[in-house]
Amino acid sequence: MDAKGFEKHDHTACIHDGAAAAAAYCDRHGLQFTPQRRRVLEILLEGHRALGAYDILERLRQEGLGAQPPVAYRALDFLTSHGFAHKIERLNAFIACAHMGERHAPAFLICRSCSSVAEAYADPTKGDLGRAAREAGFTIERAVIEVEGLCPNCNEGIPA
Amino acid sequence: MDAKGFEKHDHTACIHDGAAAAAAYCDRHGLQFTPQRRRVLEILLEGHRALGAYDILERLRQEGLGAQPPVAYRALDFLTSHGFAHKIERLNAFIACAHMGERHAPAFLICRSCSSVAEAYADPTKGDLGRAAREAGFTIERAVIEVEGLCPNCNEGIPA
DNA sequence: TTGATAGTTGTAATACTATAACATATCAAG
DNA sequence: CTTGATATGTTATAGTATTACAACTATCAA
Repeated sequence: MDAKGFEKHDHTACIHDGAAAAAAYCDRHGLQFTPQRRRVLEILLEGHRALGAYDILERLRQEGLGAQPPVAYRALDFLTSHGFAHKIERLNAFIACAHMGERHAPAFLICRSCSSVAEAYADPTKGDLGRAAREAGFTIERAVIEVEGLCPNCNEGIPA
Repeated sequence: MDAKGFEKHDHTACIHDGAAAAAAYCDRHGLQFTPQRRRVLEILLEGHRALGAYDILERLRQEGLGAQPPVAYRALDFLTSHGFAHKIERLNAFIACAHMGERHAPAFLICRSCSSVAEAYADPTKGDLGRAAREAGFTIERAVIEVEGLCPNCNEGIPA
């Protein structure tokens, strides 16, 4: 398992590829990847970090794509419900999916110092948590897994 | 590991014991377990489920213990920062700790049908997530682990 | 082509969640 | 008793999210 998000990379490609992957998925599944939705995804991909709904709305407003909160929330609902973006509950913020198209149970590593966020996988039905759920008779359908701490860049010089 | 929260139990005792444990801890550590703080903890213990800050504030208001949001939020800050209560990020709500006094990394099982919440343990530094964090050079300090699904009571008749 | 239907967008209003700021009061230690 | 830290009272405001309804657009069957 890798945790995308902290390394340097070709960011232009990652914006383009992310939007293209979402477009292709929508095409295959008869979903409407409208300009508004595309633009919100691009803004998230550009930002490459967690953005609040109102940060996004501000961008849309500047670009003449909508000025009221529902505009941002609707696009975000669409993106999150189809796995193109995720909500970070701890931050009340949204981030583009780093594993577009792959079926996954995302987990997030949030740096408390620089606010960068990396996305990893973590199957909640495994490990202690999965066992506790089974023992309790609880059926897991969805998981919010968000760890906070220091990312490698903010960690430097601090020995483990 | 058990997941307290879904079973029937002696609820009066659990209110009393919870408050007593918190009182004893405060005593030992020179913390002020004021009437307001005690009452908020009792309300959480009574409710035995996740309550919004404004639900709690409403109760306090009825009892003449304060009417403005900071009253509730301050008490909740105190309770959560000392581990007497936890915030459920997914619900923007608070719940009394089910393992008062024990050092623990809480995880929550949230029923989407009846909204009951059980508390379990889950060490975030173990398993796939811990490994991903180590590989990425990320230092975990705190974890939000909240799974949603169906509790045993709402699960009945639905085979796994 | 037309009409029915579902899905999307525009907009105003409002609800819900949380904190800042500052005055006052109370507690604990010397 | 005084000083410093902690807790409370209160007003105002900031930040996050949804409801409701009208208007528009895409899709598809007749």
